Amino acid sequence: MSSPTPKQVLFAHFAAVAKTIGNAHRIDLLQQLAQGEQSVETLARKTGLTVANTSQHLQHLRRAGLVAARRDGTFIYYRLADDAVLDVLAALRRVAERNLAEVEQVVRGYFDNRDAMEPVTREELARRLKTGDVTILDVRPEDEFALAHVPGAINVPLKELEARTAEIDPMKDIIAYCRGAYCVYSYEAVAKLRAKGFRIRRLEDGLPEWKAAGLPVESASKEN
Amino acid sequence: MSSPTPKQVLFAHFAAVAKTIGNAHRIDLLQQLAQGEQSVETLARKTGLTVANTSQHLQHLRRAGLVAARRDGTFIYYRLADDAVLDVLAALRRVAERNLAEVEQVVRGYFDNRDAMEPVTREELARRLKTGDVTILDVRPEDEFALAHVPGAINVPLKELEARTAEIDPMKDIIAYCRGAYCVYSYEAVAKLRAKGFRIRRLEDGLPEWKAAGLPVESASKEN
DNA sequence: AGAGTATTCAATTGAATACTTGAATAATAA
DNA sequence: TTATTATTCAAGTATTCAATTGAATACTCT
Repeated sequence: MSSPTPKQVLFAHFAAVAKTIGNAHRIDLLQQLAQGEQSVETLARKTGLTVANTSQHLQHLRRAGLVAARRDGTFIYYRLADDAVLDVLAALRRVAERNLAEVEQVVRGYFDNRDAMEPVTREELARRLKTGDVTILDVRPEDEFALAHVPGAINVPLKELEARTAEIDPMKDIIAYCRGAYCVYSYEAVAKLRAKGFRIRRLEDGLPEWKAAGLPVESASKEN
Repeated sequence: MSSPTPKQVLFAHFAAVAKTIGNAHRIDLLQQLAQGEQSVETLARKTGLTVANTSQHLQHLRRAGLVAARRDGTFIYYRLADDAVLDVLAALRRVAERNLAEVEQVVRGYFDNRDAMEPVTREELARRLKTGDVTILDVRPEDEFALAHVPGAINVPLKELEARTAEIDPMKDIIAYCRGAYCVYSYEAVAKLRAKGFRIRRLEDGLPEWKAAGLPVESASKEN
């Protein structure tokens, strides 16, 4: 048996990367990291995995070149190694949505029927950012808001929405966003606030897609 | 344990699709199918797998929604279910090339150093197609040429190049192309013909990328 | 109906993967 | 130096995956 050709070597590497993504927990971890870098402990809590298991999955992702890490004291923070990782996930989602009946069904049943919620395009939001005539509501957890958010957004995590509606100007239109596709937070925020008479819609996707489009973001530590 | 959320169900499906791609043989099959639909027997021969094994991998790909099949007499022809499958492969390649040292090394050592071969962009080739001042040389096997090719291309499979150089006008510039990234045929064609004094360069990628860019193709059975 | 061809299926075997658990490691604070 | 916290590693177990082999299936031709 001859030695493998360059093509075979490369396909084996690509297969290894794909196989690494071929685990729902690791996809969840990558989607969490799309919001910004986070520690192992934080990632474990958000995904519901044990710390040991989270760590093992992160090693796997790191060996595959999908994430990178830095140590800060006893904490180790992981981040996406390359924003192009999100392109892989988006491409996978697109193929699955178009070609797997079960996926289409779940998406239609849970997400699309809620699009009586009239998703707002990124372009439209970018335009309204300039005119300042809209409240931008980020319903993600505070730590993710701190990492990065749409400039001028206010942060009311979904869990606190009922308790904090007084903070939201009822005279202005509202656009809510969260982590991205399949994050139910913005759907639920729209439902809750519409029930109280607010004029609210949701952004078509999430913060990572906004950033990938080159649109401006702010974070708690610096402006850009 | 509660029932899975829609997000969890969707991530499980995406993971299953990624896992299906996480095998070098199945990646090879998908790249072969990027050239057009082919029978199990043909795919087995091109990938060096047994027919039974090829068939099993194709079932896996079909269940994942990545390929589709049609029967013609005793032959079953497989094709890509969705051109977006190639987007997944391209995104995987991009991430691997940028983030895995081993991949970068193989690419640099085998492919990029040959880019003293001055790859031609698709746009440039499209322009020169119109002026008709260039020979377009398709060095893929004849059956793939028959499935689809750049209009006006001549087909001299790499294996037959030595024997058929008389068919190539030495007074015209030549642009060679093959299956796509990591297909060595066009690299080798450039090397062989340059050694004989021909003015030849290679297209930056392959026929699938040309098609995906919306550029015209012909096939043996019909024009479009 | 029977033979031939192409393809798929099912069982087996060995390899690979994922989770859990407990131990080990690295950094910090006292 | 010792204790604490965060994280990783290694071993064991259960599950899944891939290739092989032989049988079964589907279609065509005579």
